[in-house]
Amino acid sequence: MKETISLLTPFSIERTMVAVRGQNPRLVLAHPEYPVFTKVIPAEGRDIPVTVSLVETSQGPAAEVELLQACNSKETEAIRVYVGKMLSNHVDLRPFYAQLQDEPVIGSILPGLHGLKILLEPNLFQNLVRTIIGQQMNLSFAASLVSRITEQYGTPVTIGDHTLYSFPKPEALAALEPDELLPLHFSRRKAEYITGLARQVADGSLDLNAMPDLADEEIFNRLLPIRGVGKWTVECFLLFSVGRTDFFPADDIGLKNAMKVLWGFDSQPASPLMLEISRSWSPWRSYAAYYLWAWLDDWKLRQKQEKEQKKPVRGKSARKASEE
DNA sequence: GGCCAGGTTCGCT
DNA sequence: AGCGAACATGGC
Repeated sequence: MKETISLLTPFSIERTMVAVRGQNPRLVLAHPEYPVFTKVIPAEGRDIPVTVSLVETSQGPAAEVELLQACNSKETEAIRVYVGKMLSNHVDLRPFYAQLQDEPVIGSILPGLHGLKILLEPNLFQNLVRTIIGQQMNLSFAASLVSRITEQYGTPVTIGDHTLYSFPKPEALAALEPDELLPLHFSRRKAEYITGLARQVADGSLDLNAMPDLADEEIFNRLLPIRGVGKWTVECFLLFSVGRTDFFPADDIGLKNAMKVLWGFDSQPASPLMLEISRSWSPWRSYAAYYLWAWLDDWKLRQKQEKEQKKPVRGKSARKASEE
């Protein structure tokens, strides 16, 4: 059973996926021509496995969602909503471009990133756990921890000859002693953070579903007291799960670097200055930040390529190249 | 082999 | 309030 969701343009599949691959180096796409990813989506209390393919159709870009289990109409609708949110299909980039294109500095980077959208993780609990796992870890190690905890404690869903797993429910992780995560190569501290968070969600003392209706400041007030949740983690939550479009994480190191290079500052700009500069980008400050991050990644790549071109080929890399 | 990674907490001035 | 160490593992 296939559902098609047409994507609000501008939407660049290529640009959006390049940015996502940067965040998740282990993301393996099942199809070489266009992005396909498999997900188990919670819908109406059931975990439903789907594949999502991003394709260009004659009607424009679209997400083709293949339901790998039979679904009733309510479940199907819940999946459409989830995937739509995942792809930020409720966000129209045109007013963002219209407002920022004439800005002196940031306006110049918009054309090269045209159609870049933020991919969201609509499952709030999953986002928090993943972000906690990702703290101060190299990205590929973090990804392997996520897959271990998913395969161990997620709900298995069998499709033909292979098994997919939903992300573990708060209840499943709440039932664990932190020690039980040590064999999966979690640090004891991180294991405590995750089981502690899961317990608060499972026993109802932390209502994540209420978060999107609260003001940013109130979300900070509720999440920061949780052990293992600091400022950075809440910022990731707001930007990449709740989907706030007007939040500027002015203390982020990547943004500081991007603004240093783009604005030509001698050193990293201080956060108050960054907030001052970003003020006129409201209500699009999240997208402004995301575009600055993406621009910096591109810039770093260009720098690296230039360096390699200048360098004469010799030594280890020459040997490697000739072996191939 | 050592250093450090998109962070957070804890203990010490 | 502000600073530094510890946390576990893998990649360079």
